[in-house]
Amino acid sequence: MVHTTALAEIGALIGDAGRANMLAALLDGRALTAKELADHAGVTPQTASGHLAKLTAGHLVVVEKQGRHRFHRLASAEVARMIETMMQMAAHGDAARNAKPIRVGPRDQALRAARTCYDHLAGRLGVALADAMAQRDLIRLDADGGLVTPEGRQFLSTFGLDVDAAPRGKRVLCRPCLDWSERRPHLAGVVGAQIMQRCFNLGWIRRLEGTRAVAVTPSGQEGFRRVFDVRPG
Amino acid sequence: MVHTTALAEIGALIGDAGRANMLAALLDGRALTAKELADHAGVTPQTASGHLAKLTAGHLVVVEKQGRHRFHRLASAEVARMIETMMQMAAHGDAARNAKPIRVGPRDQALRAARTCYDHLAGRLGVALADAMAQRDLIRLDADGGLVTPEGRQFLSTFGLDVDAAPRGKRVLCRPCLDWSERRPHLAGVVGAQIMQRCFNLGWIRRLEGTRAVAVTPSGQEGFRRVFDVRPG
DNA sequence: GCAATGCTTCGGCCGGTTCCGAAGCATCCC
DNA sequence: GGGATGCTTCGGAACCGGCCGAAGCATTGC
Repeated sequence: MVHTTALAEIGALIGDAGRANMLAALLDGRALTAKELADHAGVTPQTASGHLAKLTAGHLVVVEKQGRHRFHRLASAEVARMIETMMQMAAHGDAARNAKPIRVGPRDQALRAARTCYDHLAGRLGVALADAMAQRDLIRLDADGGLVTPEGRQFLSTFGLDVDAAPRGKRVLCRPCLDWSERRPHLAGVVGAQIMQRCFNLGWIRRLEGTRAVAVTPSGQEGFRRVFDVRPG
Repeated sequence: MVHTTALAEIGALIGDAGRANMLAALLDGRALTAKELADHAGVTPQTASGHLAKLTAGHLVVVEKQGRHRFHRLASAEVARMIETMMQMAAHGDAARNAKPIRVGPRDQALRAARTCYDHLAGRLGVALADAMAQRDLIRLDADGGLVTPEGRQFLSTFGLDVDAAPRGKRVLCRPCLDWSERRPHLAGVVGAQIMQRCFNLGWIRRLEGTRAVAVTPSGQEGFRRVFDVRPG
């Protein structure tokens, strides 16, 4: 039974607090340096170096040298999805474990409002967008499958996106991604990625330094309301 | 940051060879006793007891007492999916790690041919069924989303299944589940579960003692060919 | 060349986890 | 009741894995 030991290896890789923090930090798709990841994990660079070597050997992370820096990123979207899946499990487990509401800090508040999830939008904003689009039958999302309706293609086209023209590779066009803070699905897949990119380009949202949280700009407030009938915040 | 530590906890839970073996053994949805799981993990009962206590505390496993036995099963289909996802990662990692083909034993051969995956069929048989149904446009599967076409409902109806009448709860009707041996999707969700159940009822397949592998009976050979145009084996 | 920066490797310490033998409950069977 | 059987708890031994200080390599900048 060669496979089961492999399962334990993957688990052990993620089952360390330091490495888990690093992976979570990489979840938005950016590439970070070893030092940055060391800070995220709360360990010294030499410890982080060891962790990153293991993550790389386990093919969860890939490195890219650039001068004297080494940028680390998740090896694939599949890895990101696996980690998101595990975080959902963790959230469910928490919910069952302690019935009392989870204490949240101000930093969590921003994350809960709107954040990136690898390459698409999550948090209340992401869920609201998915809800609004489903409401108008632009997309249909089931617990873990999704599609874009003809009306949806039309809509996205006027929004400036051509879902069929985009390079897809092996990626799925449209799929739900369960939100660990909202516990409801938001929009992922090629469409989810395109929408987020477009929102950045339009200046509707911008990244908050040092976190995966994003802020909605004034023009975003107006745009989300006008185009998606969504009132962020 | 309460969530990231939770991620590490889940990982650590799976990151022990003994516990990983237990979880893999439970992957077909059956409930097993502590002793059986101890054998699977290759440890003594008292060690297994400790592991199972942790898995239960982590809400990956639930127990059910029945006389002097305690039956353990995966806590939910979500847990099963998470573990399958991780095994896929492990398989991909393996593939990249050593280019040489993986050595397989005779036991693996049976598993690769046809096996249960929690509550649906996997292995070459599962993939072949999914392929055949997609070919005739009875279902449509994308990398991680799926649906049953009207023709599919008709087809399943003549096969003795009413997908809409079945109790669904929050489960998705139809979704792909990437096969770790074939590296191609097979059919999961309510439809996948119904089809497997029907095949058992028709006597087309039967469980092989002590494994998740299933054997195709002679009538199954005939049935799969006639109904699905699939030639197992 | 020299110093500074980013990262890795080495070595030893330390804490947590796993493991099993022995003993203790609980349940079933006769 | 008495004796299996199934499982858990307790205790201590062994082991692994993370962690950091010190030192070493690579790259950049002056």
